[in-house]
Amino acid sequence: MQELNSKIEFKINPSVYKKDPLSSDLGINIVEQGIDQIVELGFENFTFKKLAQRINSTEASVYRYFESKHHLLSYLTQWYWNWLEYRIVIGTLNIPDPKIRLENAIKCLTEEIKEDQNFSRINEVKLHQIVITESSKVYMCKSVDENNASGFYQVYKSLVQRVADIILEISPKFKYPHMLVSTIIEGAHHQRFFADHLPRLTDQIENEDAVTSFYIQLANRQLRIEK
Amino acid sequence: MQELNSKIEFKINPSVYKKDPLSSDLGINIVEQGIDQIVELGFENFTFKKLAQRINSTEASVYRYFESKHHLLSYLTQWYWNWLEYRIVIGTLNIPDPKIRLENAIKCLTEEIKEDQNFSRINEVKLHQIVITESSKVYMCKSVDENNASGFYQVYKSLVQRVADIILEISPKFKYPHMLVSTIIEGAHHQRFFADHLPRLTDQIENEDAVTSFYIQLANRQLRIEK
DNA sequence: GCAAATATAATAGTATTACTATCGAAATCG
DNA sequence: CGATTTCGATAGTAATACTATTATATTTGC
Repeated sequence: MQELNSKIEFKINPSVYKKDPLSSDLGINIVEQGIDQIVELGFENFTFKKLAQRINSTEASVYRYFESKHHLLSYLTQWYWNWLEYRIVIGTLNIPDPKIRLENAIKCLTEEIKEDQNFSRINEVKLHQIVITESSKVYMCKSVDENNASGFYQVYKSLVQRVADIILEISPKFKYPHMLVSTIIEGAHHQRFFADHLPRLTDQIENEDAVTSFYIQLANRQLRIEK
Repeated sequence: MQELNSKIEFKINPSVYKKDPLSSDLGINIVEQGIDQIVELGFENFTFKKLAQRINSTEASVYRYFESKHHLLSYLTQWYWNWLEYRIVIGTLNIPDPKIRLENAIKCLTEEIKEDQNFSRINEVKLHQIVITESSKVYMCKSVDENNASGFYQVYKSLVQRVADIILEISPKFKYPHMLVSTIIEGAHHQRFFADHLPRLTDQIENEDAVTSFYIQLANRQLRIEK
């Protein structure tokens, strides 16, 4: 398994980067330390100058890999979506019952990330934190349409489509499969954020991962799956 | 009605502004033209300098009203939440059946805003656009906790609580009333945005307001209300 | 109706951000 | 071993996000 994992490299849309960060130590450093620093400072306060200082390099060198911090954030978000889709594929393989496949997929979409999956050099726990707080800034911006044309959101779309397909397998007549999936994905991010910062906007239940169980119940009741 | 409306002024938490913008023509201009310009440029590209130029004033004068553009956005968002709550109160008055009250509330939370309600000098259609695209930036930021302590999100919380109370009236044992409400509010924003920019992440249906009908159905099925 | 208080325009200035350009040394690749 | 790529170093620009000061209007209080 270790071996299998180490061979995996996600295809990130080349238009997010100027130079493939996985092609050099510096690039890997930019991504790795970038994640750490975005978590520490928040995306608004994060700059390439600060990152360059942290990795003992120069601003100009960082700019050789990414056009802007927005592009770096897009890169990270795409990595995350790829990773999610990969986990969903793995988690639904060889399971004949689509209801169980859906439940597993929703778990992937909503569950808290556990420490150190040793999957790659990317720290998935921190990346998940970034995605929760910052990922909507990747599309809620003036450049959406342009970025969309460049393919920035392809992985996200394919992820949504994949889960929507499971829903349609269960309920072919369900009218809103994509809405349901994107509501769950974005909703889970919001609920995790609210739990940490604005608890009155969510519900926390002891000894339960309320976010995951809420969205599983939500999907089941939408599709009238009784438990 | 005209008369009644013109008397209404929402209480905005004073810590969002340095000087009450409703206390002067300049302040009103800042808010009104600010809305227009944020819609035109997007929040990231919007600056106080540009706003000052548009209203033939100076950057320094704008700063006398708001500490930063983030504060202006918070002000606008609070205004929107107040307005939403007001509409929900009106829309649920004197209706004994909580199921109908909930449906009306969800309509307020999710429906597209119609042209020119003539409610105030604020352009609600444009404000709604801003809220859809930018409002999450008001809390998805490093200063959440500080802003929360200052009361920036009180109206949002009371709005969520108000609708959650209707839910609990219908289903007192329902475990996730706040999650359901905030999922609907945030979800509706996302779905409207996706419909405009990333349609594969949502579902659009001819001659139907898919967003509203999806979330009404969602709530009903969550609470096992049959139609 | 005038003094006092307040509001604003005008100007100036700072630190930081978000980049771009150039150059030479070092590493690597063929 | 020579060519190319990579990177660090330095420099510079335009814009952003503010703060401070002063002089002139305007309002208000008496």
